[in-house]
Amino acid sequence: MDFFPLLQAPLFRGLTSSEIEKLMTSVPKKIRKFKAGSQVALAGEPVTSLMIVLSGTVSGEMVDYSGRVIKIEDIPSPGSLAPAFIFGSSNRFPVNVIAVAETELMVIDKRDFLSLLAKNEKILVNFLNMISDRSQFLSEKIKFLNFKTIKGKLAQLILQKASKDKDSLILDMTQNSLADFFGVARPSVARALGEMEEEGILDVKAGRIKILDRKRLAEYMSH
Amino acid sequence: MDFFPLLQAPLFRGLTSSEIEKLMTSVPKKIRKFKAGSQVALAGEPVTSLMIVLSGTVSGEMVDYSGRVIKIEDIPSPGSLAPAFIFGSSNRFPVNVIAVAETELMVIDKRDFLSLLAKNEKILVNFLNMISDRSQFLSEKIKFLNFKTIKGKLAQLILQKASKDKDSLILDMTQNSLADFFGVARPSVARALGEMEEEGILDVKAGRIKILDRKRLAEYMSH
DNA sequence: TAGAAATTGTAACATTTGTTACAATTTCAA
DNA sequence: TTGAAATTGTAACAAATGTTACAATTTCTA
Repeated sequence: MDFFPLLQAPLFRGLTSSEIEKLMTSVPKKIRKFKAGSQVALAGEPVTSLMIVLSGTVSGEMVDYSGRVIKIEDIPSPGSLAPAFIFGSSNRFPVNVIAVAETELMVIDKRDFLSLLAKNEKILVNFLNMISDRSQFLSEKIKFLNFKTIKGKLAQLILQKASKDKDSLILDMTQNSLADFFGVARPSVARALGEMEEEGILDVKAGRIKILDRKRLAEYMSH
Repeated sequence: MDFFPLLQAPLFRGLTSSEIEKLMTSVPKKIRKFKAGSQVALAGEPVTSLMIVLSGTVSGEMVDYSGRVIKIEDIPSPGSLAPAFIFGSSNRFPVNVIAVAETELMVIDKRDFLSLLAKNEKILVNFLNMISDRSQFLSEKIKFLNFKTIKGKLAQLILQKASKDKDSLILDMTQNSLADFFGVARPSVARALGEMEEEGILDVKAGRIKILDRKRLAEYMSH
């Protein structure tokens, strides 16, 4: 089989392709294929193995009781599905997982995976890094949800993206996906953006956002 | 030294005291003592070691943008400090850590800890379980924050607690801590409880809650 | 037990967000 | 290029929550 996608996978960082090949041929594993739109896993279903996205993309989504879908995150190749749920006391998928494109997954049983971790320290460190990063991501997410107002969430998102570049940035999300991401209604996002533009804080043009008043934008995160 | 507190520590679950003693005498470690009220770690400071609370209690606190201090959680003996931040790409304390009482910490350097993990599979699994549990806790928290209405959050909390017992339960939290937990204003909690009582769904008396209409209570989680 | 402190109940009004609906604009594909 | 589909802008009104203030009640403590 082709181990090339694994070279890019976080779990195998720092390993050469021959090392990977040697390790992987000795580990029992399966390949599973999914068509775009098909269900990969249901929330609540047991997680009994490590799954690595070899090609394609899956998406983790939550459904609240009113049927609204809240997208939690996309996992493109070569990421892993729910690595933080293989161990721990619950061992169940926290979200529904959908293939958003034609997708190939490599599946390694938990027991086999454990012996792989014990066998190779690089892989062990990589895995510890992965699930630790996961916690760190969730902590960020919570910080995010705790911003009460939509303008606060927008300010947080915009300042986070802008700090890397300059005062101009591109939000490559539609208002709809923004609304899903925040867990709010779409027209409310439009209104918030419109108002911040009126207030002279932002300049929004065709998905490109320009920060006009950084100070007042940051203030929206405080109250 | 006295290894007794470690017997109770999640990291050493399933090990006998003689196994622990044997392992620990071969691992470089330090004991650090803190007086009540003293700073154990600053938010943003690098996490370079595993720290286990042998005695006493530490508390994680966050400072928001307006300077207000928000207590995140207490870690009593025999818990660990920020185990999910030893590895991962950030490696920095997410919160300020304060000793709330006279406290003793056992400190094991990251490198030494890693060799301990590689040496003993039980400890490895325990640690994987610990940081995975952390992720799972955070996921729960997120699910919770996603309930939009206060009545929905209340319904979720009450039904979660009640399912174990009967239709009667005790919320051992004041309205104030409930409000903090939900991230809402205190009078809003009082109003929501009052309204649900008026609607004949709950009976609230001195902290003891009785569910009168389970069906309509559950409906509040849906919309 | 008496007074202080904390908790709870309640009200009026302001603010934010949701809901629904529709028009304007942009993007995409035949 | 043109029509369909998706995205965005906007408005009116409803619902939920916040804010502030104060009284009533309960719990703690000297």
